[in-house]
Amino acid sequence: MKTTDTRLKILDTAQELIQKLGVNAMSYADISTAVGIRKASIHYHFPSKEDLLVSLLERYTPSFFRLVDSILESSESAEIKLRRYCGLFEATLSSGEQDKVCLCGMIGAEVKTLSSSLTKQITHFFQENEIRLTKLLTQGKDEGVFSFSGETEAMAKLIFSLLEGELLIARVHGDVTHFKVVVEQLFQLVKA
Amino acid sequence: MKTTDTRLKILDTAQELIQKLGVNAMSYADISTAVGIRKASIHYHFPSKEDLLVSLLERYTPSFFRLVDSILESSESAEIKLRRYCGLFEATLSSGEQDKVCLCGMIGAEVKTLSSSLTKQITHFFQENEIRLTKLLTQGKDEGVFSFSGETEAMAKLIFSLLEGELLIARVHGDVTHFKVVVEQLFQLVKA
DNA sequence: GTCTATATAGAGATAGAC
DNA sequence: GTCTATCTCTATATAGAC
Repeated sequence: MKTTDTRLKILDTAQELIQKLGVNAMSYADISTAVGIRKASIHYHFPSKEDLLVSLLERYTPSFFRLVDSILESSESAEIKLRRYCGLFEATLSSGEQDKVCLCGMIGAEVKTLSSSLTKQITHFFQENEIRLTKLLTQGKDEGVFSFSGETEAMAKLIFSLLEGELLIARVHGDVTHFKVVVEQLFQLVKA
Repeated sequence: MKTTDTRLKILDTAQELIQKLGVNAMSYADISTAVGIRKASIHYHFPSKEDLLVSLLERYTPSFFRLVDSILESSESAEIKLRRYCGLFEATLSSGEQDKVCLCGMIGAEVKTLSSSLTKQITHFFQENEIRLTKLLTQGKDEGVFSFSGETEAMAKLIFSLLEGELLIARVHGDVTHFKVVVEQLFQLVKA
């Protein structure tokens, strides 16, 4: 098997395990079993767990923003764009076997057990989401489809925190509907 | 030292460690060092980690709702009450040495590594918060100080998810202001 | 109720053969 | 690039003395 294939499988498996269980509950042994490779081989690709986490975020962040930007650059209304943006989060809950949260949300919860360079990567992910949400809300206001009081930047922060929070909460409830209800309520608040 | 004193110290220490680091990063060794007692002595009080977590939630939930209910039962306006409710969450970020999140939010993130009885306790905490927020919002609407479209129950869910999400996010940013900005934006959205 | 001592399992990580 | 073997450390947990 080619290196890149194994490397990819390791990254995919690690990401799924972290999104489900958390950083500190995920182990090289878990990955080893799932990928069908020995622990030592994982260390060949990612000498330390920190290396693995860094690589995970280095592909997750741009990959997530490729999806977000393709939504933003589409020719749809701001409302549809916001719906699709929220859908990216909902998908981690309900796609496939489900029960996952945002990778950065989970790592964010355990941030105090990690290095400062990882903290920077998570911070960056959060900030970039706020920037894009601000852009989206501004477009909606300009179009006349969104209307709300307060600063647009503050509203962007509020929406992002609500999405990250809902992933955690809806998953505990084992109820994707809980997530959908909150997203619908969000639209009640922003719709002109 | 009396049993109850040691037991209390263990619970207090475990709670602080979990709110900072998470369930799976907290160990009996950590508690042992902080309390000044041997690991085996902790097992006398809490045979298993599961026992410790259950006891933690058994005192956290009623203790939190005593605070919430004293706010709800006060004679203040719904707006002040909601501010004080949000303040309970903000306090975990900025009181004392700070950098903690909601105990149930943290355990909720790691819920897939825990027993179903713990999941039930977390679910209960979430639901009871939604119930109280619904009551608070209803009072505000009746008073004429709150006004928003959509269902009151959905709004309560939205507010709770935003608060749990903000605890995580503001802590990663190392910035309590981020939390405050979102809470102010929330008031922009609900104020009549 | 707290201690020492220990059991058992799992973690992350490395050396060196193939 | 993957393996076996092993190291070191830490985890949860128990037995039994004091």
